[in-house]
Amino acid sequence: MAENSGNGSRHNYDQESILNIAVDVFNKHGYEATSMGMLAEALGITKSAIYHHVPSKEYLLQLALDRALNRLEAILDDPLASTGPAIDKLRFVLRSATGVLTDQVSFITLLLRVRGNSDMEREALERRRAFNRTISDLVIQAQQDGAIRPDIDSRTTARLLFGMIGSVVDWYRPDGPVDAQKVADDVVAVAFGGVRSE
Amino acid sequence: MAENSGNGSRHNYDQESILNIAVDVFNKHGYEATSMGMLAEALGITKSAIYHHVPSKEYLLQLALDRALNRLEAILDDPLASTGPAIDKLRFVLRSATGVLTDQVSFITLLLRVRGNSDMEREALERRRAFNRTISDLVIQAQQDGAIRPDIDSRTTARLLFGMIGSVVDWYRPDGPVDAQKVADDVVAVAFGGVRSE
DNA sequence: GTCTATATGTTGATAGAC
DNA sequence: GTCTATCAACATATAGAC
Repeated sequence: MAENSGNGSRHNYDQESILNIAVDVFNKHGYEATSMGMLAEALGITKSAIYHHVPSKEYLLQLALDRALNRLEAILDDPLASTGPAIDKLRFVLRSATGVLTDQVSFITLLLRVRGNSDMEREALERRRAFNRTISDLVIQAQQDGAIRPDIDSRTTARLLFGMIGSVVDWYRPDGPVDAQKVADDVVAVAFGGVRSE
Repeated sequence: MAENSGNGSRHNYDQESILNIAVDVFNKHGYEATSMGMLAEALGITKSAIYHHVPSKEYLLQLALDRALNRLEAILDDPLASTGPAIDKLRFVLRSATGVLTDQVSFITLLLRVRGNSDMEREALERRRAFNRTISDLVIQAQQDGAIRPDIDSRTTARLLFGMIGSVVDWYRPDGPVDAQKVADDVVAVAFGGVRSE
């Protein structure tokens, strides 16, 4: 009742709802290839109306990248990320990262595609690198403990793990046939044990 | 002597040399975010001069995607891609794909980032999907043979494999510290056996 | 909160001189 | 083969009415 003021307007956007649709449109065509006109069309309002809610196109990207990075960084705050053997911490972080990814596909997708075309994008890239560095360190530790295969350079191992997890955004959909829990199980299983049967 | 005609011009571009530099610039900023002005700057000539060699920006993308796809599709022409047990064919194709990737990083990188923003891009995506489908079929076969773990859906397995291999473009550099052969070895080793020590 | 109209810059591409 | 000059289209963003 408080909303819509009794008139016939079909839209009632706020920053949050615009952000969510914007991120989807950005992902569909790529951020740079998405014009404010295309975004307006997806929202069913005009370009000008968007600027009532957000100051700029880049601000939408900023909000999205912040959210994605905050979620990933929160994983490292969990005690399980810094308790016990490195291999267990690594398993926890990989599983959690996959969970964040399936829970926030759109936001993480956008983050993973950032190229560093502005200061803001470069800052996001730096935060992402810092997160990756933490995981790389766990791989190094786990390898020193003898839990990770010694025949492959730890940076290569870490990068292959990032790559496999990150690639999930290319096919996982919340409403798809594969359950998010199962995805996390599968990623950890393949990462640790490979695809061959025992 | 035949070239440069005795004048002081420092450039002698043809379509091939322009393409190679263009692909690098496209990858650095993203295709859409790269303007012909930026490309001209990287080449050290003006925008107009580029159009003497190529008819359009999109034509450069077309050339690049064609080359990437031709190289990948050529893998499937090798007898080893269709001889013997599915698991052996799969190993061969994964290793070869990694080889093509390291041999043609720039071109494959561009291919993997295409979003389908034009008819041309959508055709490239379709060829890429056809290639992936062939590999997925090998995974299905190998799983039926009992060589691939039965607890994970074969499509998921295939996708995780694509993801891991494709992610190599994000860090492999021809002049980097890791040898291309070693990369292919590592990818196959991790894909088949995982990152844990035996 | 959304609209129409518009300001201002940048884009991909062309014309024509040298 | 490269240049200067220029175009039409489209970009992001703003002003002000309702």
